[in-house]
Amino acid sequence: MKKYLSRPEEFVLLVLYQIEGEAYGNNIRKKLAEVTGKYWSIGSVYVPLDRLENKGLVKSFTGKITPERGGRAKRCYEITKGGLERLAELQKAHNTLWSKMPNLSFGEDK
Amino acid sequence: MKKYLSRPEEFVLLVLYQIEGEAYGNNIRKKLAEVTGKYWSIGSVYVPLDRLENKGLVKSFTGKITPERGGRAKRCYEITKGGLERLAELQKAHNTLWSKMPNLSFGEDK
DNA sequence: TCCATTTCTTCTAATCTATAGAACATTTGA
DNA sequence: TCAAATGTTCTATAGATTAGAAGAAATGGA
Repeated sequence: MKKYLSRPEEFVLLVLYQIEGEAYGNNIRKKLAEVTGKYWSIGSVYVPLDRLENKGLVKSFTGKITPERGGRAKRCYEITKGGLERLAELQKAHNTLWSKMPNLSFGEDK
Repeated sequence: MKKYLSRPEEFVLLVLYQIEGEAYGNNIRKKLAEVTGKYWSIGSVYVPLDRLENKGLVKSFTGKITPERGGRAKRCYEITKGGLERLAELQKAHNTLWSKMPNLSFGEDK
């Protein structure tokens, strides 16, 4: 039995919460890269998204067509109540565990 | 390539940081249960610990024998510099992502 | 019209991780 | 000497991570 959201699930949900307007694959991917400073492959965005959807923690709908060059219809996502509940659960554990930690980032410019 | 510590790795490291005195299997397990309010099997403590040790993020040593009933020698763990660095990396991403979140725990007494 | 280009999603597969608990080891007290 | 207590190691199954190839759909220029 799974205890908590996995790391990618957590990050995807949090980013979903923060994106203004429609949140879809590439969008989410860019935000993840921006926020973490790391490379996120396409798969490492969609696979957790799919799993979250199967578990009912996000839901998706087809986005409006934008007047851009080409491109297939966007699949947009939003967090469900269930998703928020799982995040809340994590938040609680985080508060307990992280609030006691000092700032660890001493000269992390490697 | 792995981006961040997994959830169990994170929690084990944080708990390791917080335990006063010697931190060993059962100890860590109890603290995890206390902090999360969930059941942690023995394996779900030792498996991440082993992996963390293989990666050099914790190190272990044999604990002193205590005057208790019976029992095999304790294997005690502590975080290494590398472990703190990985935690610092997580802390940074967390701050970015979680600091914007409101408190989500509305009536979570289910 | 047709096709190259762009934008986006789906699928897949290898590797790694989570989780539970059985098995094993060591010490002590009756 | 052995049952009980206290710990750790081992192992196996299910599930997750990650990258990227393949597929799909829309657009605009020749």
